[in-house]
Amino acid sequence: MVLLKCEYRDEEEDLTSASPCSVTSSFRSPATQTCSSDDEQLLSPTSPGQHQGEENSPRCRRSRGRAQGKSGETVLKIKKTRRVKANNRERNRMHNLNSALDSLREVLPSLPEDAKLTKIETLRFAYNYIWALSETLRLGDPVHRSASTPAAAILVQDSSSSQSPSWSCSSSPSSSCCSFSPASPASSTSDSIESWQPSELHLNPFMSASSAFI
DNA sequence: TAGGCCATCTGGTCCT
DNA sequence: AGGACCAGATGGCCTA
Repeated sequence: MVLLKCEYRDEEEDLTSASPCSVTSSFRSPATQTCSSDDEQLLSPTSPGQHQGEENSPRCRRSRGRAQGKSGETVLKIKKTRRVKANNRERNRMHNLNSALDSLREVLPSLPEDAKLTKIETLRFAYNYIWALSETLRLGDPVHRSASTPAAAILVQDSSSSQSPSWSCSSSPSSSCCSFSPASPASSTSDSIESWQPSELHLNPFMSASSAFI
């Protein structure tokens, strides 16, 4: 569970603070320890590889126009204020994204508390979980209600299967093995698993991106 | 110690 | 003009 330890604060109170919020992480970016890139651009406009040929760009002209009549210190302060404000928004945006990922984790088949899925695992698992559920629905007629359901085919069937569908996963995501017990009649084992050919894409909920999505 | 994961900063681009 | 979104860079933490 990702805790949102850094709440959005307006930039005004952060102007003099190197670390704009009280994140428990000990992370300190170099940019917060020295002057920002904006500051460096202001001090040395021709930094290597960047901002070359910008003098005639509308953005640059606009900035220069805005700077007219203002001291370098004021311009610097304005730039820093905007940067801090943008950083706060970006941080908040990423926190919202993480909250959405947490919500997604909660509706996925439960895992042991100490086995939190990584971001990429969560997305891949959700993708395959949705796919498996839709396949289960699609083939939900009595003829196909058996151990040969796609969900059972793509995942290891739970040996202790009951009448109601259930999912379970091992403790380690890295070596995860999620199982699905379809709501199949105990006696309907006649359908062979060969009757359905799963796409290789869906064989493993934690399939690596290199092999599955690229 | 290397590699994976993550949070954060940053500048660019697009949109309203 | 300002905000949202994005991707690259950076450095910390954790684990095998």
